[in-house]
Amino acid sequence: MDTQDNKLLEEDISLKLFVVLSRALQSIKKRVEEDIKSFGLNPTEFAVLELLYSKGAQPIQKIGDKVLIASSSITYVVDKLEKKKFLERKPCPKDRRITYAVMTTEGTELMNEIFPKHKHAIQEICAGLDLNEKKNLIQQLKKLGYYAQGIEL
Amino acid sequence: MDTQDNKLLEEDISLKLFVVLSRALQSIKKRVEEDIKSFGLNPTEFAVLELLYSKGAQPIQKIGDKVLIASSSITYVVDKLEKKKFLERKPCPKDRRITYAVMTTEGTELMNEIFPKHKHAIQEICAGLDLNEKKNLIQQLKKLGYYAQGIEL
DNA sequence: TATAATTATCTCGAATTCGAGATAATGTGC
DNA sequence: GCACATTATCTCGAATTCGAGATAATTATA
Repeated sequence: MDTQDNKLLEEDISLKLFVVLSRALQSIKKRVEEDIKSFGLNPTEFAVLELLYSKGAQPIQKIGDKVLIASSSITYVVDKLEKKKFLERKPCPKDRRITYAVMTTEGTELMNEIFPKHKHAIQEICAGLDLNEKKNLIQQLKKLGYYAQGIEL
Repeated sequence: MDTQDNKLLEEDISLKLFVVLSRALQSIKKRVEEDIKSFGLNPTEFAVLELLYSKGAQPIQKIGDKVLIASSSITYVVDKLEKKKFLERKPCPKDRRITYAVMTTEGTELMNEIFPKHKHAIQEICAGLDLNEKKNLIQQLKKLGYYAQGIEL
């Protein structure tokens, strides 16, 4: 049956897509994480600093929403960054359940130094595609990702 | 300076690509892992079983190469799968350093049952793109991934 | 207002992964 | 055949993440 065969074939292609996607990201991540590690941070710590750097102070809970980690993990990461003096906890005066994570001067100085390097490293890692190919890839990945999340475009 | 500006722009696009790629895979993985968890396995366990299922018995060390995990982690995963009776360790008679991981009948039966379901689940998760879009995406991701790994095409 | 539901953060223990190093077997160069 | 490097597996402890549940504050409801 032709329709059957096509369905089976398409399942194989989808599986392949999943595998290739996983491996491509793994290769990139490996190099990005080496880069981040050279700054003395792990990927989650970097992601939290990046968020505060670009969006300003955030309630701890919001950090988890954006960086996509569990609340218990945020506590752990924020603890570590606080010990390293890159951020501070500041209670919200209006809502005493809320604690803000606020970058310190040291944190901002660190990001001023490493964020451009980080962007440049990613640029070099992704240089296998030209600008238009990247733009197209972004479009297709968004379509794929939104659909997987259950959001139709 | 125009060249400068373009470089900065392209760095932003590359960063965006990295973010979109990470998020797309995260959305897909989340659903794939739910699927796998419903079979009572975690992603690494499933990957090991999938390897043995498609490629037959493997020296434990080879498993780590293919599934891309550290040797100490393989020991851990193989221990767990052995306890669950999905595979056995068999010493190699020719080289006494080597231990093979061999699927048991239970393991094969499990994979006979769940692997088609798994493929079908991925097919549904990836249905945001049509067949040609998937094929193109695979090509582009391979190019990106190989380059990131330092392999020119 | 008292009660219940929700929200934000944290604590705790378990699962998973890693890296460094131990152990044992094999291969290599002299 | 012996010393040395290499290879395969495992042990151990540390790092990271999660989920369940505790605590406390706020909001909604009767």
